[in-house]
Amino acid sequence: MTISTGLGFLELMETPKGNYDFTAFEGRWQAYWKEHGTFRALPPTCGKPKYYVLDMFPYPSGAGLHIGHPEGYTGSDILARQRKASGYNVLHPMGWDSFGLPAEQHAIATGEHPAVQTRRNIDNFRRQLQMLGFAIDWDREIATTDENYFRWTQWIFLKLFRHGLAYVSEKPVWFCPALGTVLANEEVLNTPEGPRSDRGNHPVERRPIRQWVLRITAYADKLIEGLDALDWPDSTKRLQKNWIGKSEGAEVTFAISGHKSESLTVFTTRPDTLFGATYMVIAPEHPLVAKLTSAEQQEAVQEYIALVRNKSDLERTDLADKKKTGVFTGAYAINPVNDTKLPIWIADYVLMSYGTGAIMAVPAHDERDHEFATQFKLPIIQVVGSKESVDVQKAAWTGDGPMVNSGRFNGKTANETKTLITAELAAKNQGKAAVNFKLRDWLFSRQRYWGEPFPILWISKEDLARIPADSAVREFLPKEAVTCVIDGRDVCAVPLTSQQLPLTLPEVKSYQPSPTGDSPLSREPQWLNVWFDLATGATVAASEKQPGPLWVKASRETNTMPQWAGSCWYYLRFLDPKNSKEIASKELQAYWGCPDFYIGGAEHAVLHLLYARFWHRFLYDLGVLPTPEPFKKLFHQGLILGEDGEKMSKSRGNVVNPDDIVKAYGTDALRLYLMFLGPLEASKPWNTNGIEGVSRFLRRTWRLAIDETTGKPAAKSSGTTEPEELTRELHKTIQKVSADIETLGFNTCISQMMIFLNAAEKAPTISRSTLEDFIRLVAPFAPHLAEEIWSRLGRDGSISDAGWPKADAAKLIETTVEVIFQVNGKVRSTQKLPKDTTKEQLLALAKADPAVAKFLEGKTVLKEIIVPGKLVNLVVPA
RNA sequence: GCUCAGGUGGUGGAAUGGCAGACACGCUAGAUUCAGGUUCUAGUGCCGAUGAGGCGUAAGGGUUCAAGUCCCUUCCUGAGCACCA
Repeated sequence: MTISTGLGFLELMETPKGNYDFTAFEGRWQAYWKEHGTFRALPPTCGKPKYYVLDMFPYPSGAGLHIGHPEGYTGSDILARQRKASGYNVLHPMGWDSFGLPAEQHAIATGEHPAVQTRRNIDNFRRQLQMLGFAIDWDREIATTDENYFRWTQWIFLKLFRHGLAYVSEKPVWFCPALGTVLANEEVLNTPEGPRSDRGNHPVERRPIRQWVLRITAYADKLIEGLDALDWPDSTKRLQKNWIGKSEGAEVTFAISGHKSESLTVFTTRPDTLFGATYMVIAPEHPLVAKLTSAEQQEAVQEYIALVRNKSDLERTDLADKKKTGVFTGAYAINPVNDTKLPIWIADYVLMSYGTGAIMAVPAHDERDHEFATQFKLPIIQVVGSKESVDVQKAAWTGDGPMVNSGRFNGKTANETKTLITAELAAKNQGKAAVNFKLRDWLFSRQRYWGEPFPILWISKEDLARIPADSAVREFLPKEAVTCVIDGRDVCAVPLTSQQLPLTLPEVKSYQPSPTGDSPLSREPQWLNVWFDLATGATVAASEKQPGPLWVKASRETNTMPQWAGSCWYYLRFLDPKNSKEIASKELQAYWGCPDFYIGGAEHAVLHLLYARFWHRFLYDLGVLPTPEPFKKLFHQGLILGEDGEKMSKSRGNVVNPDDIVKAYGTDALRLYLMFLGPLEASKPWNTNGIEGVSRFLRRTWRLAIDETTGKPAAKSSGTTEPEELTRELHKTIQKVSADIETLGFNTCISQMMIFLNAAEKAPTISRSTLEDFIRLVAPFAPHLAEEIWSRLGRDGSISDAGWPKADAAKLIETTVEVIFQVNGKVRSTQKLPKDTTKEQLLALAKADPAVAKFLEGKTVLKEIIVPGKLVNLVVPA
């Protein structure tokens, strides 16, 4: 299909073809929209209410658009077009999440600069999206790889750095040898084969590597609280909530028998069960392991720890093997509520990474502890009672009940006891109320080339102390220095200033990451080593002469940011994509705010959607943004599966290419078919046969409006009269389509339009106004067809500005209704009756109906249910 | 294992507790056409005979005048989490 820019618009209008020939006009209307800026968002001064519809922007892969892209984009496009027709100033932008691994891997393979390939892919994506006729404001196109974009990504990072939310850690992190980089917790999947990368499904392992980490845990509470007000799918909210994993309970400190100077602190959500604690468990990595282990247990403990360390990932996550393992340390803790001696065990079912890495075990009321206690024959003491009889020796009782075997707390509820015990412990300084989260800090650096470089340099501690009080470097300098050890030297992080942003990527000789886990940037000494001006933050190459006394030796951070960085805030940039002074002007922020509707896949539920909320909330707290949450309303489109019902993939050979469908059936048919396939949120298989149905609908709509022999408006639909029922059907259709667009029920919108079309074809005449209303309803779904018909009906301008029809309540009223007559709930007859037939009349009519009377013969009517306008149900003995 | 979402014709799917299967695809028959495609008409859940009627929304039970829809139990599918104390 061609975009016919060479032919003049009017020239084609003079020689119209009569039949529905999408190849003749789809490209032409796309060119028209581009030329007239039809879908350009207007400035706030336009006086219209705003509507901001956003799609999750794509990663421009070399493979081009996948059929799943047009699915979600068509959904948002229908919404955007309907809002525009309804008089809104619509912002429907598009951009590119263009940093990322595939471009870098391509660069490694071919030596071509990732930017070159990225540009080519973007051009291809843009071409494909334009071919699909989306109502996008292309003037606002952005790419996360643009310098003018990522300078603000770097700016936000520096803000986080300034406020102590970015730090460096050397703790073990997930490293993926195949990808040559570390991954965030959110990017690692637990599979039966062990932990894998969510990209590419490669094995990952724990390695201690120096990393930048963002303190997302500081926002754990805010990120949970913020969810309540959001109009998001419940499942996604739940996912985030579970991922953050807040639990409330208490920290309890146990003295250790024979170790005066040591104590063991545990986190528990059940301080009420403290009397039921019969042993303690610490994680194999717990720092007290060595100190607590008695001489007799030394060998056994060392053996166990070695065993755990050598356990493969496969064994550790083995689903079938749930057997608990562990070893006794030989030490005892003292229960602070009753001074009982509790043996301290080591077991790998306790994780060092959660809570304090130690637990008090209450086997009577915790399933895991019960399993362990049974295995190692440890005592089980019930402290929570129950109404029904339970045997805690057989299974843990996790329900509620009055306390038993708990001394002074007996008979009290578990909840009361929680509070009382916590208070008692606090008074003795042996405990306090505490909250724990599953959420870990966000691992934010990657050992890659194709990402945003960190605007950070490393200098010595002594040089850091020399930064003048009025130095520009203090713009982003945190109160507490971020330090680490690089190549055996203690160094401190200093930020660039906003004047020096963006910090761009240097050209490199090789894109290959080093096997030691260093980024390709670490091999570019010219870029890496510089003189840094403590007064201004300026840099010059280290090969130059030292420019002045305040210029110190510095080396750049060589990691880059993860792909999530750029996608964390792109929705803000669309408001003001060319602004060089700030992310977006206050005025535009006040007008546009955040997206009114956000559509994208559910696979980002705890990645992009959590990260973006964190950054947004942080910027809100700083006063940079006016709202606390970025996405008020979120919708996930479902997957389009292959014709075989399996996920589309090259290896399965079941991939459907949007280009092919457009060529064969046209853009409108593809759009309509994707929407007609089923509910937008459902995963559903593609079926190329099914496209015939919607293609037929388009051709029939065309023939309803246009005479195929002349190409002029059809005589049948050019008058002013039509049957009353058709008018009613039109208004029903307006009502149904308008309502279902609100819930994105596009499949039922299309069904209703088909119903109308069926009725219109049967009607002897259709008024021009009814036809025009119908075409306006069709327009958001099949915009090219609608524009073409609209112009052939002699209307000027784009139909997208032609208004949205309103359902007339008066025209919807039906004078007669079909009433069903039931006997014992079974339909025996129906009658067309005036809408206002009274209950008494309905009852009499029902009883008189021969089909009903047959079933009443010789029986007494026990009950009469009469719903006026709907049904009569007569109940007789069976 | 836990949590959630589902299970409706040959297929995709419709159904504020009120005629289950709308709307399509496919199929069958007929018309149009030299033919293919297109287009049009009729039919299409199952049993029964083409009738009366009966049965039917994973299975079983319950609530109700009335259940695909609400409640309970079980089975199956999909998604997420996975020793989170």
